[in-house]
Amino acid sequence: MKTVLPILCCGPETPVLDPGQAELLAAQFKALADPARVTILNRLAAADEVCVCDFVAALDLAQPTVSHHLKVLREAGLIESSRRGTWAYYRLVPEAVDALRGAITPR
Amino acid sequence: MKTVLPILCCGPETPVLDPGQAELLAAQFKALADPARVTILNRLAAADEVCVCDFVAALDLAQPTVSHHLKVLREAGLIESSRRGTWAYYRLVPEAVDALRGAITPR
DNA sequence: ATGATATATTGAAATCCGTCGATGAAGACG
DNA sequence: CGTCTTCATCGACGGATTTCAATATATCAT
Repeated sequence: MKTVLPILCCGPETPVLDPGQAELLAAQFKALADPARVTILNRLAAADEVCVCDFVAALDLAQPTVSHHLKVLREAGLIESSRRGTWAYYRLVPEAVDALRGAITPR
Repeated sequence: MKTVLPILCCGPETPVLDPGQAELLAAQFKALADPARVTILNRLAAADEVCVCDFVAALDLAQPTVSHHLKVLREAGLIESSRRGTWAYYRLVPEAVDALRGAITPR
């Protein structure tokens, strides 16, 4: 509801993020909207690879809960896993994290 | 549940984000866990100041809904507002955004 | 095969979130 | 004052999220 009054509130139109991108970025930020998942991602930002058992030991949450959080981050495309023997190791997906950073960087 | 078997899954312990920080960061990421709020923040990252009426025009959401999203971002400390006459203008809080960026930056 | 260990999936309960209509508060203008 | 405009708050509905116990799957060891 933009007014037609002589006094205008806004300057010239600034470019808008397209809805698809906004939705994707929001989904990825939502994946970080939990202390456990922030801890996981932050830990992965400091080590190339971390095994699930390490997260379970560090997070004070039941193992299925940790598994759930890892799945949320994985489905958001922020982390990926590989299984070696009995253990599963997770690492960052750098391009995805870069995109996130870009969306909140002033320009 | 760390095992005592001869085969170890994890290397040496890596530093952990303290729970308080994790909770704060998660709250701030949660503030970005919505397409409308990503759009708002992204728009603020491109212009020094944006007036509420501009967001209402750009977001295709009812005005109370836009106001709600602005409140969420404001209470997370990511943006701040000042009122001039009839209109309210919002801008980024750069330090908060920097902190967010830092939490997901590999080191 | 049998048992033990690591991780994933399922299902269910409590809680939280996005949305909008209705309403309120505050300034601008005549 | 009275009205109009902008923005914020309230209340409610529908839907999504977090958590864990129970269970499943997969791999290793004996």
